[in-house]
This record gives sequence, C-alpha cells and structure tokens, in this order.
Amino acid sequence: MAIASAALPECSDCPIRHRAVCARCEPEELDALSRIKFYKTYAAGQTIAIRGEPLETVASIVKGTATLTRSIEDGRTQLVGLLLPSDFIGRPGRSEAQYDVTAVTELTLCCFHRRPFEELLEDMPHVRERLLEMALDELDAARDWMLLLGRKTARERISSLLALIVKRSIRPDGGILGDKGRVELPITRETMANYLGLTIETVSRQLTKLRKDGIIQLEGKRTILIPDFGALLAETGDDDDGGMIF
Amino acid sequence: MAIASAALPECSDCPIRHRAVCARCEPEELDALSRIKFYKTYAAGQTIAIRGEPLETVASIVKGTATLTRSIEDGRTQLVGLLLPSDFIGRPGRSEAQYDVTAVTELTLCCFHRRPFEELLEDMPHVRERLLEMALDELDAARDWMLLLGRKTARERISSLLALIVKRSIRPDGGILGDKGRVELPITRETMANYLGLTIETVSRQLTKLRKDGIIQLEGKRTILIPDFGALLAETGDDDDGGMIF
DNA sequence: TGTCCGGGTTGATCTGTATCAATGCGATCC
DNA sequence: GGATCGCATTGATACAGATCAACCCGGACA
Repeated sequence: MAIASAALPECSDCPIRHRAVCARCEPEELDALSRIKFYKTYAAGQTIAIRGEPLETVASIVKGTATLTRSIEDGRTQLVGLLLPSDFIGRPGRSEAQYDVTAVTELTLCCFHRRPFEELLEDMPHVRERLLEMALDELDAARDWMLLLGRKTARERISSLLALIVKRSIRPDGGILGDKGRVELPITRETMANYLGLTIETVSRQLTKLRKDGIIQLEGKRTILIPDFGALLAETGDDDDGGMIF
Repeated sequence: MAIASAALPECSDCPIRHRAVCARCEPEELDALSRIKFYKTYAAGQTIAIRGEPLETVASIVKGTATLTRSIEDGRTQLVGLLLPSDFIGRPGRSEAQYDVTAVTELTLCCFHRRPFEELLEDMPHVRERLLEMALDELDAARDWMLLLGRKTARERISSLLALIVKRSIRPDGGILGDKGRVELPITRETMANYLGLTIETVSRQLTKLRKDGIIQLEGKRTILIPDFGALLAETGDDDDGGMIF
C-alpha cells in the first residue's frame, strides 16, 4: 500500500508491470510465467472474492482500483486495503479468501492459478523475496492505519487519506500528480468512510470544512485541488512527512 | 499475532522455540545460528527500540511480553502489535526501527546481528518462507484489528481482546488456558486502552459492566475468569469464532 | 504504623461523531 | 422537458466515549 510504482521490466508480452512477480525475473522466467497467466476484467462494483470462499487464483492488478474489506453481519464494514495497479491479490499457500475483494472501477487482473504459480515459485526465490518485502510494506501500512483508526480525529483522518492518495498518485489514468496539485478521487464518499472508520456524513462535513479553511478546493465531487500540500500535511496529525520529498 | 504456539524443535542449546528461525532447520543450520546468536534481557518498562533510530539486530522473544507502538507527539499512542514468546522483532533488509518497542514484563530476547543473520538467510530459503508466512499472518491480524478499531463498540473491543488473549493463551508463565477459564492479563489497563483505541476509564467501565452482566469474573486486577467462553465470543461482534475449537 | 505512590475504579459533565431526516444536484432515460 | 436514481450535502438531535476530578486499594518503604 505504501509503495510508489516505479518503472519496472514488463512481463514478457504482458502490459502489466507486476512489482511482485516480474521485477527481478530473467527472460526465461517471464516466459514461464506468461505461459500460465491469463487476464480477467471486472466491471465497477463487481465482486472478485468473498471471505471464506475458495479462491484458487492469485493475481496482480493491471488497471483500475479494488478494495479489500472485512465486515460484520449487521452491515458495519471496514476497508482494510486499497489495491492499485501492480498490487498483488491472494496468498500463496492459502486456498480461501480472507477478505471480500471488490472492483471499485473497471478492473483488469493478470491471474495465475494458485498451484502452478506456487510450483513456479519453487525455483524463483527472488519472487518470494519480493512477496516478503511487499507483505512487510503492507504490514507497515496497515499499522499506520491502525494509528489513524484508533487515535486520529475525523479531520486528521480525511487529511491523511488525501495525503496518501496524493503520495500514491492515485489517478484513474495512473498518472502522476499534476503541477497544480489536482487529485482525482478513485473512490466514492462511502468507500472513503469505510476506509476511515467514519460515516459518509462526517466525511462530507469534514471535506466542506477543509474547503472553507482553504486547505483544499473541490472541483465537482471527485476532483480535489490542493494549493499547499504542506498545509494539508499539517492537518494529518503526523509528526513528519512520511519521507516524502516535495 | 494470530498463531498458536505449537511445540517446535529447539535451537540447539537454546531454550527458545523460534517459530520463525528454527522450525524447519537442519541440525547444522541450527548450529550456524547458535554461533551468531546472543541473549539479552530487559526489565519491565524498558525501551528496546525507538522509531526512526538504527536497529542493527533482529530477535525472537524467548520469554515475556513486549509491545509495538506508534505515537503522535501530542501523546496519543496506538499499540500496533503485541509480541509474545516466539514472535519475531525486526525486518530483514531494514536498518531503522519502524515502531517503538517496549518490554511490558521482564523480557528475554534471542538476538542476531542483522548482517550475519541476513547472510545466513541466503542459504536457508525455508527461513525466509517462514518469515513470509509469519508476515502474512501478522498482516491478517493487523487487518482484523483495523475492523475492531474502525467499527467496533467499546464493549466489543474489550471482549475481542479478552477472547484474543484466551486464544493465544497469554500467561506470564507461557502456560495454556486452565480448565476453569482463568486468564492472567499480561498488560495494564493503559496498555489495553492503547491497544483498543480507548481510554483507561472506558476500559475499566466496560470490564465492570461485563462483570455485572456475568460474562466475566474479576479476581484481583489482573486475573479474569471466563465461565462461558461462548458467551464472551458472542460479545465480540464477530460473526464466527475465528476458527477456534473449544 | 503511617505515608506515599502507581494503578485502578467510579462519578459528573462535555463533545465529536453517529443517527435520522430533508434537500440538492447531475446523469440517464423516457 | 420532466421523472428517476445514485450520490452528496446540510441540518437537528442523540449518544458513546472522552475528559476532568475524586477516591480507592495494595504494596513498598521509612
């Protein structure tokens, strides 16, 4: 979650730039992977996996945004991960989904059946190494989010999310933050609320307040302008800038 | 966090049963590990690492309890991990601590200098495999905790923590839950509060309420009796029992 | 035996966020 | 153009949990 997408070698004839799978592969390894991979696309809102149900594939996200959620039967829902291009879905060695996975935009996945993928992994220690690095990065991100959920105010949460989105340069086209600090939100207010442990009303109110305070400008519902990124960071409640250089 | 400690081969002459490091090692590998390991003990309350400062060792917990925390300068603190015997501290490939690590009881660590440990790892793929499994287990646990922090009520949080402690059989002596459902809390109310994203007053009040409702009995401050574990689980807000068999 | 001290409990009150309810607003479809 | 629908905003009110404050209790120590 907390990793910037850098330019990576492509997976053979594949448009995907898997951080996990291809970053350090030799050409013959990429070919072997290509032989067992297949693509799958989902429409916005479509369910990809349900907690507890068998999931015999792993996948990298090629294009679009998906969410990982945990929820309680009474309807309470918590988003536990936001999946963006080059993120990895699925856990080697486990055949059941641990989370509900849902496409929030149109989504393209590069999939592998679990078994053959695991067999290939046997001879590709660097892929397992990458998977470990990614899991540890995800763990750090999850723990940062625990601080947010446990201790931050609504205003700090919203600011943190906006800052995160800017840092990850989340845009439907996969582009980098423009010079004017314009950000396209890839998610609805409801998704934001579920990520932040708030209600949609609180999200809406806090966005309005940040606008009135001049921290952000709203351009339509889904576009946010950030005139002064430092001012936004000052609202996040974090001590530092999280290692960003701006 | 979410792993039961099973009997494991010991690390040569070492009393520790590292899940991560020793579980699948050959005798000669254990010897190699033994040659570079060293023990360190800490008093309750002592600081083991501080976020952002260099940490040139990794370690397994042999005995005692430690916490991982993230905090904000203004004093707000969130516990992001509870470390118990056989848990692993430190991340291969990273030389700075990401969290504050503190001993909450008297603590014994089995340490390795990072460099030589990483070099040994080169030839022990099964250790890296174990580290990946553990990281993914931790990630699942962290995400479960996100649901708790984002969406559960105070009563549900307390119940969840008690249930977790029972499941992990957390006791100073490392023993297993007794037949009468007696649990020793290894942590203070303040630590509980920081884990649950609550205040100590709320923790105290909810414990009192659970006692009045007959879900638990308090025996002194640190011992809790659970007459009916199912009744406690019903208070956690979780749909299922998390795969426990009782 | 009294004092101190750290941790825990309990009470009164405050407040940030949830909840309930109404309204706005743009897109789509007839 | 009007009806409809999904999403977002805004307002009024309720309430869970925080905050502030007092008190309790057991152990250490003089």
